[in-house]
Amino acid sequence: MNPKERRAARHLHPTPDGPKPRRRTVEQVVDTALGVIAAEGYEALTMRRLATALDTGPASLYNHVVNKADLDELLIGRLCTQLVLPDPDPAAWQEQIHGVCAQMRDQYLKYPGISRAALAMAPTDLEIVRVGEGMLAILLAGDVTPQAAVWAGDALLLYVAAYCLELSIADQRAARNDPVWGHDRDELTRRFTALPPETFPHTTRHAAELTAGEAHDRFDFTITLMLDGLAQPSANRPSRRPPP
Amino acid sequence: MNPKERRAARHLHPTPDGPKPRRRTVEQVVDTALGVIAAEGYEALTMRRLATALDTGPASLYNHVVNKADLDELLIGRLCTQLVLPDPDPAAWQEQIHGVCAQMRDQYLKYPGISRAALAMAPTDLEIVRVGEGMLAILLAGDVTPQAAVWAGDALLLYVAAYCLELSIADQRAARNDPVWGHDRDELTRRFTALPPETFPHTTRHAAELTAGEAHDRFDFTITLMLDGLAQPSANRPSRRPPP
DNA sequence: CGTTGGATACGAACAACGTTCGTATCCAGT
DNA sequence: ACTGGATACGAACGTTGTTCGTATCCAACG
Repeated sequence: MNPKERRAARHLHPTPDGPKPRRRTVEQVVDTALGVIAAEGYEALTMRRLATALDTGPASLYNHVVNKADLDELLIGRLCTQLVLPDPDPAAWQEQIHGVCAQMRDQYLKYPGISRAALAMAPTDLEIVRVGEGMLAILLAGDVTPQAAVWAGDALLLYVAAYCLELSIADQRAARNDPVWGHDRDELTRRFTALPPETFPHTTRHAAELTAGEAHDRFDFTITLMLDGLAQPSANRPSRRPPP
Repeated sequence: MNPKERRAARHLHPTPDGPKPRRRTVEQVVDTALGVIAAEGYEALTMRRLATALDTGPASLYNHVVNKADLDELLIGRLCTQLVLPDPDPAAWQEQIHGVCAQMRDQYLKYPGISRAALAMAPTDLEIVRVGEGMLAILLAGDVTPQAAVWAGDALLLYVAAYCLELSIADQRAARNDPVWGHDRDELTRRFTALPPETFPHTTRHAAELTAGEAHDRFDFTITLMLDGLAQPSANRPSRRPPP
């Protein structure tokens, strides 16, 4: 079977859980690919690097994967498989959404830089649709308007991917000790306070806040921001059903 | 003067508006680079393509630019220069923020795919700091807590870039008429409704909403979502000062 | 006005990337 | 045991970003 046929099938109907393929193949490839990413980052995942990790040449990979873009799709699909989507609880829909986003974030950060691939991905891969379906279910259970639910789900996933991409890039630069970008917080704060205060008054004054935030405080803030916005219906386009 | 020195200077102090350089150089390069992007997309901007657009070889570019990453930085910097940052009006801070984000979005979309470069950029380039300063000023004028203001500004810019990247990629795929990804709305809706309803009940039921939205309805929705969240202070970490 | 020295320009080449082609190898079914 | 279609892979192609050595320019000095 062609890898192209495999790929087209992944976008049309769920894999029917048939008998195992004759020789272990595609899942092995994405397994070792994820291993390479976890160890050396997404930028290190080249076809050649993956091939040598499998003790073979680059050409052999194209028997299992139609493209590098296809490989990326498989990787993100595998990531989405790991997410556990809770049964919607109308009383805790905001916490549930927050939890799903945090899971997604942890998966992204486990494989540094992979969110770059997620941002360039088609939204029709079935595993991605599955997590979209899960978030949609939770939001609808929270009595959010269908239109607002799908738009908010999209915005949340988009933000999670962008946040993780930014974080991965910063970490990667810190690892390289690139001198131009301040890599630790004190250095960054110093850089901001050293700016000319007449042209950047607020930036210099609030340099502390700019570099503040332990762990994922910034992440939690933004997710809560969006969920708060959802809970408070805008007048023009109601995003939340009025109580009966 | 080395291009490396030029680059380091751009991150430390504003350019002192000195006399014009002896031979027209860096600005010409970024000008033609932006022209190439506007005409053929960011993916088409290779060092060689840019060199031929300047009637020279690839090596010559490295007299003005230290890197391709450096070129990206200059391009985003130029984009940020085009933004007009309004004087903060406490009565209209939400509209002002919305306007700045819309300007940023239009700039990104004018040069398709360039938001990819923006997402991979250091936040210390001076022109980027300038727009951050502008947004910070507006948010602070809206009586938003400093911590919430800087975090919200970051989240907004991050979302704008991610939104434009997604949109540019979708347009580019539509231009190529790639058969796997449904490129017009009807085709996409058909794809969603064709999914098995037992595993994707909400996705199939709300396929219309998933593909709905003229122009930047989705964009406006998300920005408003965040601004609404800002206006409604969360109890634990107040994002907006209580009225005196 | 002629010369010189440091900055600028560029042809040629290198390493690394994704990808393709032709052929060799495997293995199930007759 | 044999055969045919699927799988594997060495070698190569076209592009990409980048560097090196040298040629060229141009302002300032003698």
